Formats: sequence, structure tokens, C-alpha cells
Amino acid sequence: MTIDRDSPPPAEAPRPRIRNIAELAKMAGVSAGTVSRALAGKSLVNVETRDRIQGIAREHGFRPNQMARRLRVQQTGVIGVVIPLGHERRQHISDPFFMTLFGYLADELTESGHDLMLSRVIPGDGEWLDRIVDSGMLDGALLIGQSDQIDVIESVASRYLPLVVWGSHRPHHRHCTVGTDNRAGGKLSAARLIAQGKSRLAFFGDTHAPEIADRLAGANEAVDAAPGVSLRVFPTHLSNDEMADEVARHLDQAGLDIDGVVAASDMIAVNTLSALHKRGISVPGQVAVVGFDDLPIASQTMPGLTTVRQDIAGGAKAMVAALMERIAGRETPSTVLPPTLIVRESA
Amino acid sequence: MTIDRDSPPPAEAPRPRIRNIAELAKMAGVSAGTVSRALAGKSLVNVETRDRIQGIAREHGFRPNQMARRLRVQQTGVIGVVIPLGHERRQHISDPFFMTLFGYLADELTESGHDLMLSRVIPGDGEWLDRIVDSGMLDGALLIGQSDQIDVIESVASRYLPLVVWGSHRPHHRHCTVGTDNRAGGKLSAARLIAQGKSRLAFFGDTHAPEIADRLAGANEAVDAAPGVSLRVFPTHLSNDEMADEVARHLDQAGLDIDGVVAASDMIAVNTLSALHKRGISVPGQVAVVGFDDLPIASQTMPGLTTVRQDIAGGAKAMVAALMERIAGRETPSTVLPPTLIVRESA
DNA sequence: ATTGCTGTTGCAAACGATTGCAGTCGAGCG
DNA sequence: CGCTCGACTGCAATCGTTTGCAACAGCAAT
Repeated sequence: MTIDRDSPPPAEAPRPRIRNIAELAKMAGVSAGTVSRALAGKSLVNVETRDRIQGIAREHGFRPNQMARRLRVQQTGVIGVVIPLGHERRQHISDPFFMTLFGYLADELTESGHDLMLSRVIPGDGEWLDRIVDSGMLDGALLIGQSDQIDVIESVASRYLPLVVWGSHRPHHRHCTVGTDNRAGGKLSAARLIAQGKSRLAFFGDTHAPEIADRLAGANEAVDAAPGVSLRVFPTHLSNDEMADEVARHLDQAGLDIDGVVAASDMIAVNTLSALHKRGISVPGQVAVVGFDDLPIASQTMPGLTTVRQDIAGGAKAMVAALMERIAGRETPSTVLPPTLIVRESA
Repeated sequence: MTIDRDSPPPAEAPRPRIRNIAELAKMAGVSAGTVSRALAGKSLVNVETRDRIQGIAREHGFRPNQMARRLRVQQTGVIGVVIPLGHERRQHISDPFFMTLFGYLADELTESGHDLMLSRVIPGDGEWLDRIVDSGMLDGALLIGQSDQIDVIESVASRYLPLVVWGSHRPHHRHCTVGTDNRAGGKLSAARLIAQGKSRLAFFGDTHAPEIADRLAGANEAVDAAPGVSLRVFPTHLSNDEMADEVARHLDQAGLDIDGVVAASDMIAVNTLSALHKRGISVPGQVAVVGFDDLPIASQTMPGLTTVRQDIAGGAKAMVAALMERIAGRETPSTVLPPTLIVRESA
């Protein structure tokens, strides 16, 4: 299992390494200021000294220390990306939805020349977000999900402009959010099931998170508008390990008292599909399922998952755009993205 | 789509914000040095002045600037995580394997009190890694995958100790790697198919990446040892969009000339499963499939995916452990993790 | 009364860049 | 010849901490 324990490398040191601008300045016979300007390619230095300095720098592989530069110019080019872990404790970070959004965010951010920092989050302490935004290392911060930390978020947002949050917008919120119209999404989901002739619906999800609560509200809206249709809610965690068991338990408990399930996420839906399959219950014949998110995985289940699509890529773009505005000192309104129903086979 | 354009928030500023340690020092009537020590909880300051200073800090929500502190103490607590994008250009970052490993890495690192920075990667420029490690912002760097950048990695590794790479180990490499024994994994995969009575095998994957080439080599090893068994290789990209089409094309081209496929990754396997299903080809009856990675998704396909498991969590742990050693200035050997065959229904 | 601690605190020098301001030097112009 | 101007370059302050060293007070021991 462990190999290559042999000799250390021959440790060749071709040139003495230059540690800072002052050393390079001495070598070039100029002052530190000139070196700084030369390396930055400013026009104030004579082209030939500039080239000479850049030559030495290249030759010795010297690059100015970013930490020092950033301290001096008072901006870092670093954006913090944070997931608040409120109720769901462990491993939230590998949640596929988070990862997908995170991937798009990373693309957008690096595209615009920013670095991206994932900061330590200590739940259960009302100061986690303050610690992050006050660290002085960040030009701005992006939050993925509100969890149950609305109060903390609100309080920080009231004094810290460059903050954008993925989640649900409420009229009295002061913080800038980008998110899907979850209520509309929930309604789409339930409405689809009802349109397919289902009437004994179940909702699988954890309604402590505001997003999920909205989806449930939307589903209820559709149900209320349809006479003879009922909806039971089964609390289901979002973290992958507990989820599978919980779904199985719900299914066993409810038996065939349900003929349609509106899942609060695609992951829940996928687990439901697989649990139904194990029990020999046909989809969508006996029980229809509709998911939420439209993650890549949704198109690869069998049967294909009918789901409510969130425009994750568009959301990421909107978040970054808003953040850039706010870094520049301008207020931005919240954005709510319309969901769309993607019909596949499961409902 | 855009709401809440109304009035800006009332902008309450309860207390004048403290900008730095010196201001706080003036308020407390002590020197900056004392404040620094007090905030750090050092024992050298009188407990009662310490408490007083901490009180003022808390009251005003003051936190020392990390950029300055890190410049001074010459260590950042930040670890860079980088994916080299060599041949596969776009969207590599949302690759589920990468994301999964990244998630575990993030867990390990934050666990040990480190921040994690995803740096901009400019492919096609031999200096990308130098730029990252010489930025002066990082205590160390973790690379996910070698892609076709071995030369660059080797050259940086020869002068920069705190660097650990996920990927294949070759005897002459000087850089520290952590990775699965891909050859053994490939062999397990093909051997399973052969043991199930399959004899016309196909390999789906992109052999430009060293990891994948190893898996193919392992598969060939198993094939060579079994008389009458053949293996054809079908180049298949790793990025999600092209993959589905390619797999479909392969299947149409090969028809039933194949009865088993060793997929270079679970994502390829999942796509294969779904393409087979669409064509009405039974799994594992007519064609058996085995994947590679054992991502969470593998257990949720129908039929469940038989696959070669990489110990991603263990790998992440090993990478971080090695990195910490190296940050402390000690050499570490490479680690190669044994793969295991996870048997489900698809083969 | 001197010496020697001990427990606190202040001073000032780092850390490694950037940048406004002032100085130098030569050329050009009246 | 004196003056101005432009093109460079150097000086030194600044960003906000940390930390070695010195200082100082109070107190016990000599």
C-alpha cells in the first residue's frame, strides 16, 4: 500500500531563489518601487529597464507575494462560498445540488478572474458568518442555501453589502437572494400528478428549510384547487444516508394509500424510485413520482424522472452578476427564477 | 423576475465600526501590541485588561484582519485545490467524481481548521501551477488528477514540497501521489465479466489520461489470461454532454458483437445502462456492465451497478495527511489504494 | 538600600508589496 | 545661459498585524 520509500530527490537548486521585490531590486540595481512598477507593466518605467527586470524575474521564477499586494491594495480578488449547515449536520457538502450549483459558480467566478474560497463553517454559533465576512480576506461572499440561519444572514446583510444568497425571497428580507420560485415549482409538481389522475399524494421533504416549505405550500395550493385530492407530508432529511431509510419507511407505512409522490428534491425522488422498484410497485402506473431540481442524474434513471427544473446555471450567473454589482457598491434587487416542468416517464 | 426594487434599508449604524487594532487600542487606552495579545488570548496580558479589550471588540464586532496577520506570521491556513484541465476542456469541474473527492477533501481540511481555495487554472500555459504555488497565499496544494500535465507537475514538485496529487504513481515520478491501483481495478472489472461467462468485451473510456490507460491495461491483462475472450476499445470522453452520444454510437456500431462492457467510470456506465435500456437490450442477460468509482449514484440505478470501488474517502484522508506532513517539511511516500469489486445486478 | 524577580505593558521592527510625491537629469527653447 | 518640461527613478509612507526586546512597577529577599 505504501511504496517509493527510497532516496529523497537530489535537491538541485539551480539559482538562489529570490524572496521578495527588494532582493530583485538589489540585483537589478534599482529601487523596490521601480521593480514593482516594472513587474506590473506600468508605463512609467523605461522599457529597457522594465524588460531587464522582467527578465531577471522570469529567470529566477520570481512572483510577487499576493498576500502583501492584497493587503496593500485592500482588495483580494477572492470570493467566499459558504454553505450554512443549520439542521442538517454531516456531509452536507457533497449534496449533489450544492455541488452542481457550486460547479457553475466556480466556472463563472474563475471566468471573471476571481479566486474562490470555501470557508470553515461552524454551525451552532451565531457568529460564523461574521467571522467569514470580517476576515478581511474576501471581496464578497456567496451563500448557498439559507437553512435555518435567516436571522444571522439578515443581520450580516444589513451591514455588509457584497453578499448574495441562494434561497427563497421573502418580502421583508433585506438580503439579496437568487432562487427559484419554489411555490410555483411545488404547484407544478402536484398539478402534474393530479393531471395524471393521481389523487392520494404524498410529500417527501424536510419542511424546516424555507425553500422546502415553499414547495409544500405550492403543492398544497394545487391540491386545494382539486376536489377529492389529498396530500400527506412525510418528513424526509436531505442528507443522503438517512434519506434512503426514511423513504423506505414512509413507503412501507403508507402502503398503497398513496398513488403519487411529490419529492422535495431529485435525490429524494431517485431514492423513492429505487425503493418502489425494490417493492415491485410500478412507476408511474401504481405510484407516480415527480422530483425537484433536474440534476443531471434525473435523465438517467429508469424510468426517466419527471421533475421540476431549477435553472441552476442561470442562477449561478445571476448570483455572480449581483455580487459584482454589490462589490462595486451598488444595491441589487433579488431575483426569482421561474421553474419549468420537465416531463419524462415517472409521472 | 425581478422584485423588491423599493427603498434601501434604513442603514442603522449603531456603533462606529472599528477598523483596526490601533483604533481599538486607543479606545481601550493601551497599545496595539497589548490588544493583539489580548485578542489572541495570550497569557502575558493581565486578565482584566484582556477581558476589557475582548469586551470592546465583541461589542463593536471587531475582528483582526486576516490578510495582515497572515502576511506577518507567514502562513495562511489556506490550501489550494486544483484540477488541471488538460485535454478535457469544458465543465470538468462538475464531474461527479471530482466533486465527490472534492467534498471529502473539503470535509477533511475544514476539520483540521484549514480554508480551501479553488484557484483559477489557465490551461495551455506551462506556468499555471507555478503561479498558484508561488502566489504566496497558500500553505500547500492538492491536485485532483494529472491529466496530461505530468511534466509541469514534476517540475513544480521538484522544488515545492507541500504538493500532493491524486492520480497514478509511476516509479520514476518524484511527486507524491495518492490514488487507486487502476490496473488492478481494470483487471477486477474484466475478470468479473469473464467469470459471468462473457467473452466479447468492450472498453469505454478515454485512454489519454494515465489513470484510464492503466485501467485498460488491467482489463487486457485479464483478457489475455482467458482464452477465447476479446476486448475492443471505444474512445469515450469523460465530460457529460458528449459522453451520452458517444456511448449510444458505440452501442449502435457494435450491436450484439459485445456482451460485456468495462466502463472507465460510473458515469459512463450509467449512460451505458440507460442507452441499453432504451434499445431494449437486457442487463446483465444480453450485455453486462461494470463501472468504476462506486459513486453514490451506482447504488441507485436499476439494475444496481456492479462496479470497482475506489476508496475516495480514504484517499482524501491520505492526501490531507500527506500534505500536512509535507507542510511540516517532511517527505512522504506515495500511496496506492487497493480497489474492491462491488457486486450488484448489472454484472 | 540594593538586588533580583515577576507580571504587565509599550516600542518599534518586521512581513512584502504599492504609490503619491519629490528629485534628478538631459534636452529643448527662448 | 537660464528655464521649463518630460521622462524616469527613488524615498518613504502605508496596509494591519505580530512579536522580540526593553522598560517599569511592585514586591520579596538579601
